[in-house]
Amino acid sequence: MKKKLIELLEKSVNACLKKGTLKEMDIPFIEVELPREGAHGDWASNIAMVLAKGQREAPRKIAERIIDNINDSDEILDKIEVAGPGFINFFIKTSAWAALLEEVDELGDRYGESNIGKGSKVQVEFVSANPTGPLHIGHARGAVIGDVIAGILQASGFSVSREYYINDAGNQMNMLGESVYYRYLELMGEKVSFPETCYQGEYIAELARQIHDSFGDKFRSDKEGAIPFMTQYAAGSILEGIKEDLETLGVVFDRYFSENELYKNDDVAKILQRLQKEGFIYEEGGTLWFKTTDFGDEKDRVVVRENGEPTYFAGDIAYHLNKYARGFDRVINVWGADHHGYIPRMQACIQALGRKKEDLGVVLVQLVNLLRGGVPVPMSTRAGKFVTIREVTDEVGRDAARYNFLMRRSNSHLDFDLEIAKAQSSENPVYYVQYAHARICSIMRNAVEQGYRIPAYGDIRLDLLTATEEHELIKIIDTFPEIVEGSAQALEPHRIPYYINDLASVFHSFYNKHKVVSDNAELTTARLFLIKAAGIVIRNALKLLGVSAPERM
RNA sequence: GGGCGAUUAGCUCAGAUGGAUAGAGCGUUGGCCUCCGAAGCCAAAGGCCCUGGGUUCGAGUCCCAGAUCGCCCA
Repeated sequence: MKKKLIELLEKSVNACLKKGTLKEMDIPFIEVELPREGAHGDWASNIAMVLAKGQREAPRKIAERIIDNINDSDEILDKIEVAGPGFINFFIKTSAWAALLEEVDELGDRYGESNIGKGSKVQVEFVSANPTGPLHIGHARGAVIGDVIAGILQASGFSVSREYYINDAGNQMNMLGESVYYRYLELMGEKVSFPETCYQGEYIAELARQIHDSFGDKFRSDKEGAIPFMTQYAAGSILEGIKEDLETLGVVFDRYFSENELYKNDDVAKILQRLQKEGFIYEEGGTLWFKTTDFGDEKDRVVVRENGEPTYFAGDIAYHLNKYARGFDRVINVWGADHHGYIPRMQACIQALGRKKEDLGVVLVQLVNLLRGGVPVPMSTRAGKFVTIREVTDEVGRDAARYNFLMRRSNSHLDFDLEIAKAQSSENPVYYVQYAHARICSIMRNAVEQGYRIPAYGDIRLDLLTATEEHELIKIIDTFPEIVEGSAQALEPHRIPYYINDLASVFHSFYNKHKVVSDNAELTTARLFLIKAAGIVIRNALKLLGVSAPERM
């Protein structure tokens, strides 16, 4: 509906320009929005006020002229008026609203999809935690946000790939192998002083036990041979665990990309040579520097250390080159907010590779404060004491976990209270929307029992839906596709939970005011059609979030 | 010391590209099941949108300065 109104306004403004009743100027983006006050119409536009400055004329006069030139050929408008300082208020005919419901029913589970992506290839890279230990609660938020961003982009017509980058080439992997080795020695009764820099978690000892069970004391006196083996064993095993945990959360990747591959193929060395030849890399004091300052970074960055060892950043350069080489038009990285300092250098990097700044999108995810009944749950990664994804999912369930992670803007801190997340009560927002869906299903079951058929689009007296609450419900159902589009463009998944919450609220109000199933058969059919559409939208929206829409609860 | 983000109701937070009387959930107070699911609804109370300047018809939103908190970098 919004798009139709914008189109009407555009045509009218163009007509005015042609007639000369408006002066030639750049026409700004025309905005139409839902006014808070019902008296201000169903939709309103401020276009006359925006034009006023350039036209050097009173907004109300401009608005009058725009209205005079509107050609409502589809007859969707009941009334248009100029109000306040120069708003144009639209009042929509009931018949036009009802037509929107038919669209929802016709599209079914595809309602809300769009093609703003036009099939362009996007990669969303997220989680990407080193396989040195199980994922904890902080990773879970990034996992869900990345997954849902990918899903929203898919629904918006992008061709999306979900990828997990495994930083398995650095020193911390050796440290992992060493950690397991020391625990292994301990198993055989050797007294070792376990270094503080090693990984402390209980899972390390468990891995050592597994190795001891399978291989006995084979590695006891062969530290040289043991560490590479144990590194690989541990990383493989931990990664398997990570995959399982992500799956319980409903997160599945298209690809796990190993940093090691980049070194095996010499990609890192090759790209560094290329950039050096192109003048982006210079040597100073035995180390190689990337001139990221050329692209606005605050200082240049080291890519190869004095000892010849490439930095993480070097690997990241090669990795991003690799991404674009695979044909992705745009690459989106979901990072912990503590990585925000990396953004300028990565943007510099992709520009040196010949891409535009916009081809890299970064979504920062802030910390999660884990609480239990309002009290912070103590955590320390160093001591290996933390709450894992698995523990959280097992305790509160996938739906509640995902919904709670998605409810806040990703760039703001999140308090995650285990007690609230698992409470089956009104405190827990996920139940509010699921309840609305279950209620709709329940009403429809009830209607069927009383001999009604669930109506499909076509011959339904939708003109009977004239109550304010029905009006409001149709209106909010109608905005769903715009919400998804906006969410995709801004990479802001939290807009969806907010939307569903609003929709559920409008539905509940409608429910409490009006009886769906009554002895008026035509009205009952029309209302069944309305709540059916509402159910479709709740289901589609929850599906975007990876949250179930139960029929009973 | 430099940079990034935050600051909106008692609490947790929404308010994209500036618009009409600033919203939601929780909490508080008071109502609503003889009736399709009360995990719901309705009503009320609750605000210096951190402070001070600026931009303009119009600022929670944009600009500048400062305060407080969090993080990154040396």
